[in-house]
Amino acid sequence: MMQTGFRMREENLSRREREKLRQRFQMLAAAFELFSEKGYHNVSIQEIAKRAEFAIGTLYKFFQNKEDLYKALVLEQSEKFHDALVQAIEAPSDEVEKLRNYVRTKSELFRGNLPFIRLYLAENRGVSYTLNEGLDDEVRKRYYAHLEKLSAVLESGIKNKRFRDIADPYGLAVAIDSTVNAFHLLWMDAPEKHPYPEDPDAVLNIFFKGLIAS
Amino acid sequence: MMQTGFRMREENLSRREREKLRQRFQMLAAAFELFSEKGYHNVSIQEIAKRAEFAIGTLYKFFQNKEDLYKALVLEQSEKFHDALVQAIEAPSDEVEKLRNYVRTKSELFRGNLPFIRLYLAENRGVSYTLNEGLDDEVRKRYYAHLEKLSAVLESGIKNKRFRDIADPYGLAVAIDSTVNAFHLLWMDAPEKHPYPEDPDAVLNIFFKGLIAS
Amino acid sequence: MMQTGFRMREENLSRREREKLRQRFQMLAAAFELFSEKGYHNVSIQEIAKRAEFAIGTLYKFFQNKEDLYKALVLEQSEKFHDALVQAIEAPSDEVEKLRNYVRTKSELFRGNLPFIRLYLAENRGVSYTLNEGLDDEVRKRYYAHLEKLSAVLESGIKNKRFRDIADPYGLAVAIDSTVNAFHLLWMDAPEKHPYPEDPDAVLNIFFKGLIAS
Amino acid sequence: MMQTGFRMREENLSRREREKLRQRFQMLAAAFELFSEKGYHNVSIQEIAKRAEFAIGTLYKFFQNKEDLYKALVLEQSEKFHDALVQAIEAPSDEVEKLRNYVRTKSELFRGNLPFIRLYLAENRGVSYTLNEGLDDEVRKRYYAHLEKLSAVLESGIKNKRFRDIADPYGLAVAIDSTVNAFHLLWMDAPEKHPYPEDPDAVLNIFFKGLIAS
DNA sequence: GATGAATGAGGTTTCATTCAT
DNA sequence: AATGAATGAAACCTCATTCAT
Repeated sequence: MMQTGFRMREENLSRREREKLRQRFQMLAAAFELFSEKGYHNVSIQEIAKRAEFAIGTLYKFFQNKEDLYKALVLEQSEKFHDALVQAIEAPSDEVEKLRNYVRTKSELFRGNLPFIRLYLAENRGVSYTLNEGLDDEVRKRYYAHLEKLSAVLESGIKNKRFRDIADPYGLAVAIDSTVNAFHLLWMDAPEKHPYPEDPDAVLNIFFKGLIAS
Repeated sequence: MMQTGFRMREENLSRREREKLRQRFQMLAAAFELFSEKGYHNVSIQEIAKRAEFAIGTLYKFFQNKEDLYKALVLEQSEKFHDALVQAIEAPSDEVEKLRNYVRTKSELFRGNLPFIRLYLAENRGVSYTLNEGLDDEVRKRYYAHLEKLSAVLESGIKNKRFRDIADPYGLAVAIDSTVNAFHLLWMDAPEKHPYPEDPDAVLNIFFKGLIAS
Repeated sequence: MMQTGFRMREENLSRREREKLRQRFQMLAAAFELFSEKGYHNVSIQEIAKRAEFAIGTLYKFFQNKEDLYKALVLEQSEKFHDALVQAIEAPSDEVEKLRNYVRTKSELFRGNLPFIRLYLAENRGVSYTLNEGLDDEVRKRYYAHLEKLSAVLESGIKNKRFRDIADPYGLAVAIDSTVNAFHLLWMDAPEKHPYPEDPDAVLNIFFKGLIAS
Repeated sequence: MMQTGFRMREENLSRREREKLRQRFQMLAAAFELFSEKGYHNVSIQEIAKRAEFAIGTLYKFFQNKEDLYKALVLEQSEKFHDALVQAIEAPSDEVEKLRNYVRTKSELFRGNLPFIRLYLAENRGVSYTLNEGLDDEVRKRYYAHLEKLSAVLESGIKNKRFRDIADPYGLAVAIDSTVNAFHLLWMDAPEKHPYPEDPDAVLNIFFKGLIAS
């Protein structure tokens, strides 16, 4: 079974609860594999149940319907990502190091969760189509939270005179984040053409020096 | 009927061929409207045929199947975008102006084709799912072409001493392009929070001044 | 195929329309047979389609869903009954003869449509359960219409001095109608115990002479 | 919890047996509520178990299956009705009073058990469908018993010269009974149109005076 | 004895595609 | 060439019933 990256926290639970959690995990993992392979709309509940080795009805005990299952899947992964990124920003004390750590962590998340990234991009970038109704709310909230945090790092750096007095720290945060993403997507699409953006400075240097010759 | 932005080039064609082209256009336009409203998977061929005012069978004379129709649709729009962006880069002579014009044009394309952008993002960001099998090839090729062109502009600017001697012009091109996209996506998602990024300099300034205080 | 009693009026229709009507008829007849045999809830659409020798999808072209099919079926039969009963009341000029004719016609309808009677009683006497939401409205309207007509016959008879001056003609109408029904239901349930109530006077005599010895 | 009207006779039973009876009662009451609210086919065993606050398995200890539960329910109610009606007929000594009391009791039963009446009519009028296979036998037997009792009252009245010498006392019994039912059904269907048939004489008077002017 | 998690057959309905007209 | 009626596989989901604990 492929690396799915789902976490199970099993501490302090009764045997029954642990069992439930393990089942839920099996289902999410099976669904994730299939969705990753074929995309949400090309996977049937039957298939998921069979791969997870549960009866259909059991699956429906855990998730109201296919969409619910999908949302749970994305939400749990997205939470994992979120936590890692928040942690990455907050751990170091130095602003430059915070940025570097953010980029480095994002890089690791990309590399370590390729199937999920593909799945998420495949099904979710859209706004307001059936599937994303309530899902995006949560994911977007987290995205905005990252941007705010990044932005705050920049502002703090400006105040500390670590950074030049830039006009629009939020805009720069957006730029840095989207650039990291873009680098990784290029790598994903055509790894032979675009090297894996391993070194966080490879991205950050773009922003460290201004473009215009003065 | 909503503005769909499909073009018809009818020069040098027989009456019969022109008629065919017009029919094809009707079908694409109808499909586009419906896909935009509801997403690919929530639109039936029946619906498209009815909206286009053709018989289902006629539709199948023009497109092998639903997927084919969708791909044709995206491809034609993408070609329109591509042409506009290439033109935007090539028209001005000055490198800074080329960048500005690229950003400005992309902005106009976003604003003027919101339904399509949403549709495209909703259905296509994914790699290698059924729907995108052959589609992405073409779209990606065009994306890479833009990046190359942008990159060439930067290199030329460096040679002309208009720009500082940056290490990775291709990377900067990626950064600029993805940042423009990110700004527009934020605006699309939450226009009340993120103002429409009208002024091309708003984006470019981020790259015009380096971050680190020296 | 059992006698279903569905009517087709095919005059003045194009070949296509006649064909459609015949198909619809086939479907209703098949559904009717099955519903009669097993009751609404024990018949699947698959079964109906197979018995009618159509594809499921074709069936859904004619009826929105199973319930719709059922309602159409009941409504068409009920209309047939209604027309016959109205005609029965209105044809004779004499009031006593009107009553006799009503009873006689109801008797014929019962005898000639036993499967439908059973089906209708099985599925429809209830008030406001899913199935009857809009159906009862129409059927009840017709039932009330009969009662009114019967009642009017009684009033007219009173005015003509054909009948004694009874206090509550509407109540008597209800009594006569429900008694006819009850006689037939008893016969249906246990024909060996309750003879077929052929002679209209057998019912009417009950009401022709008062009970109390004066 | 709504008034369900289930009775428990607990005399002369061991503690264990009394407990069992109470459990059975709980289950029937819960099932009755739900069936009344939504109809047999729209209620699941799961729902009943939850409402009754028993495990599904426990429920299956008491009733072989869903149908069995339903039949028990109807049978017990029907028995209650039967007993009340028999008692109503037998209590008074005078024949007219017996009739009056019968009508009055039936009226009370209708009014006091509307949900059940609806449920019964909704699911049971049909003959010989799965649901009623063995059920109707019992219910019908009781119905016939009432008719016989009513009929006997009429015959006795004739012998006593309380009633005119009518030809078909059994038919009259059927007529009276079905008319009482019809009055109540009309009231149930459209109370604003048909007043509650409270006064037993309102029904009986119809039969007390003959229709034809002599 | 009581439990309720697990089952999976079977329900209704949709819709891409075909092909006779 | 154009049509659109007909198809039926396959989708999602429910729920009566079983049986290991």
